[in-house]
Amino acid sequence: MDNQDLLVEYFSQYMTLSEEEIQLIKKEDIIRSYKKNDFLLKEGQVAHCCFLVLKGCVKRYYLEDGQERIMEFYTENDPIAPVSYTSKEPSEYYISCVEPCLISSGTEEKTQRFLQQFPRFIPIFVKIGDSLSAKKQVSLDDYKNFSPEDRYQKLLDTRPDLVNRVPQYMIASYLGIQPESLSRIRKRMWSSK
Amino acid sequence: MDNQDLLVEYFSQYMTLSEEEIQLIKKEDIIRSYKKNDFLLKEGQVAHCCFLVLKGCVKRYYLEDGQERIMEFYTENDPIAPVSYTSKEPSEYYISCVEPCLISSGTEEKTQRFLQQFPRFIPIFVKIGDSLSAKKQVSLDDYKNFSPEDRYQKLLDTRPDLVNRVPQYMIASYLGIQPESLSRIRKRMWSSK
DNA sequence: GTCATTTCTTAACCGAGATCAATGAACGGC
DNA sequence: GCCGTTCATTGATCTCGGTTAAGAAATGAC
Repeated sequence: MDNQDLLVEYFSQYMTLSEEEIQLIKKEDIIRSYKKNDFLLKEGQVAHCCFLVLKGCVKRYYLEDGQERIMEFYTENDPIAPVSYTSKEPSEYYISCVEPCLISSGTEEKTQRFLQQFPRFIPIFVKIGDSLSAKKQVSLDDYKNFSPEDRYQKLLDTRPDLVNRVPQYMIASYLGIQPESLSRIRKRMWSSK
Repeated sequence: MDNQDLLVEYFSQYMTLSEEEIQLIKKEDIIRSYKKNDFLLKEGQVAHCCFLVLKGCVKRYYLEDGQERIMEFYTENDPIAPVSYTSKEPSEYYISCVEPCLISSGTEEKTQRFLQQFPRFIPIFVKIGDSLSAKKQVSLDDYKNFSPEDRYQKLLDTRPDLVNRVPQYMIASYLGIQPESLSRIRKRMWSSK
């Protein structure tokens, strides 16, 4: 399977594509492959792209006196619209690859041009926008009301894949605790099972 | 000073009003007075009003097995646009008065009518919208990175008025801790000063 | 004023996460 | 395969907030 097929697959989730459209998407050729630890965006930069993770895993984080504070993970078929992309302000956070990735990126102009040419795709892009706002990010209320152990259990329930592909210390950062604590939590949960 | 003057004062922050406009606002008569503990909105209701606190203090909270979890306080000149107002979904939280209040409320239709008649006020309403989105609400990042003590100190710095007019146990709820803990924190901060 | 209710403080105890330090396991480069 | 680095676990100790319970202080009704 060719990289471009992943993008075709992504669109096929939302609509049935004609052979012509498939060829069209393949021709667009807007997929790049990234190595582990490559950056999509750095602090201080203004994002000029939106992204779609086709394969791999990406983290969004910022630095607090040298320490990574992970805010979100993105995996297969997750769209990424950096705040900096809409605000045009320098980004406050980094976005980088946790694994080798295949990622499709789109500038505003390119997307506009594409949609004008092929309006049949507009509803999809609207849907993507919707799924972005109905994001899976932990809310402040959740964070206030649940203990780190609860939050880890929730993560196991809702995104079991993450725990198996992402280093534990990153999961800990995402949960807002120290790696040692996560290790103990896991031990505790295991022995009380 | 008459209640209606408060609304005139509010608009005067943003623009200079003609005598005619002042009379106009006074005539609108959309200010209600509320007693302590009166509700502006209850869980399950659909909000049909936006609010503007002219005097007093209002809290937004939800119940977690009978316990109040305060999410936000609104005081003089704070606009309140309940999520339920825009989404037209039943509200997930309560809004009620911590003190006796004077509050101006507006329905969508009334506001539209008013703005059509007096387009000079449109920029103000846009500004209010802006100030709503650039809200002072605690973010998840802040919550993750700061201890309850830090958060209390921050509150003292940014909204010293609140601490002096709102019962301590509500401040504690807002900070996400128990009243006893806040009491200890205050003691600790005092003795290390 | 008195009395009841609400609010705040204090104390004792507990448990969970932070921190520091050491060891073990897994991974990547060569 | 070997070696070094990265990552995960474990133990000891500490801090802080939660919990329970009691009492003090402030507030409000009458």
